[in-house]
Amino acid sequence: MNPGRPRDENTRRAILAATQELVLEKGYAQVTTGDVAARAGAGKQTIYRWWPGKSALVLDAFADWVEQAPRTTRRKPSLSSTLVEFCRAATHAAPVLRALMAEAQFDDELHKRLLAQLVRPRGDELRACLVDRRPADREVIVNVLSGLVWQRLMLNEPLDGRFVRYALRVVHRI
Amino acid sequence: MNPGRPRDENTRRAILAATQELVLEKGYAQVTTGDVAARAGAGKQTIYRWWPGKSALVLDAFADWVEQAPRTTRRKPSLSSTLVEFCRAATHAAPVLRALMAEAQFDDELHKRLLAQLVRPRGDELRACLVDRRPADREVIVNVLSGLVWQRLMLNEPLDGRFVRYALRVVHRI
DNA sequence: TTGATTCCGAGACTTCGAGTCTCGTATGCA
DNA sequence: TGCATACGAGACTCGAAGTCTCGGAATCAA
Repeated sequence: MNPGRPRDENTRRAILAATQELVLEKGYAQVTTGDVAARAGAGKQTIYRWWPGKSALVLDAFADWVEQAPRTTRRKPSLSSTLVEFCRAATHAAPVLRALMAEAQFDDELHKRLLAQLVRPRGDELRACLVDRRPADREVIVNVLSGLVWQRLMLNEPLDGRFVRYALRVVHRI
Repeated sequence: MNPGRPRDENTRRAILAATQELVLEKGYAQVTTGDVAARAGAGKQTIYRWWPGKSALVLDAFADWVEQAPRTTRRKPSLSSTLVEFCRAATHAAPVLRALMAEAQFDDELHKRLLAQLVRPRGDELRACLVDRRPADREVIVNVLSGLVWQRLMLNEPLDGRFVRYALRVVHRI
């Protein structure tokens, strides 16, 4: 076993929870690592020992949150229902997603992790709904949908039922 | 006439030029207002007197630059050539566009101006290439193309000839 | 039990950039 | 000749990121 005191799992969870709470309460830009440490009853150093900075911390906090989100359990979920669930979750987390994508433009490491932990998995979910399409079409549709969604997010336009119907109509014509 | 010393037009241009140079040299995040003032031979206060902050300054500096970009002069430019020119310019300015869109996620005023000065005009250019399409289709195509382009930008993927061909193939099927 | 090692909370500290304030000076209008 | 406003310069405040240090706690190995 490694010598020394092991990492405190409760503290880790407390920090991630505090991060989630504060970001949802005040918005990404208004949260400082000092705030998080205070809310979590932890020291700032404990945060910087395990995360390279605020952006990585927030990504972890919400990647965690996305993992715990309810999943469709069906073998082959419909594109429609997946897109609805997709937009519902994205709407709820929109400010966080926008902030993370924005930060990622200045931070290569975050950019990589954002792709691997959020962008790609969601693309895979969509892809799984398109097994009856030609493989080339699948990629086109995933690209177009993902482009539409991120554009709506960054332009701060609603990802509501109207958008879902619109997006499905577009897909139907590809 | 308004009383008092008038605004110095040379200083204004020097500040915008210095901003362009520095942002292209060092990247958005590495440029400070102090740098710009020093390069322009101006005082920081002169910057803050005329611009609300760094992001607005950079947008002005490059909106200006975009205005001066070569324009297609044909009455009805082809979608293909417009998209090529579009991607060429976007590739050149990609780091700036990414940074501005990122900043806009934290700054409502910048967000509005970015839409009005960069996003919408480019959408209008595309729309002008689609006069022979049904109006509803026009909007769909503009949305899809714009979504694809911004997604490529934010995901730091190339806007090269391969992308243009891909995008045109998508449009062709709508 | 003891010592080595690593973690912990706490808080002082450094660094850096945004934005403000002030001063002496310059430029235009009436 | 005033008045109003702009200018360059630079000191200044403010806030957040990240570092450093300390006394204390948890774990392992001898």
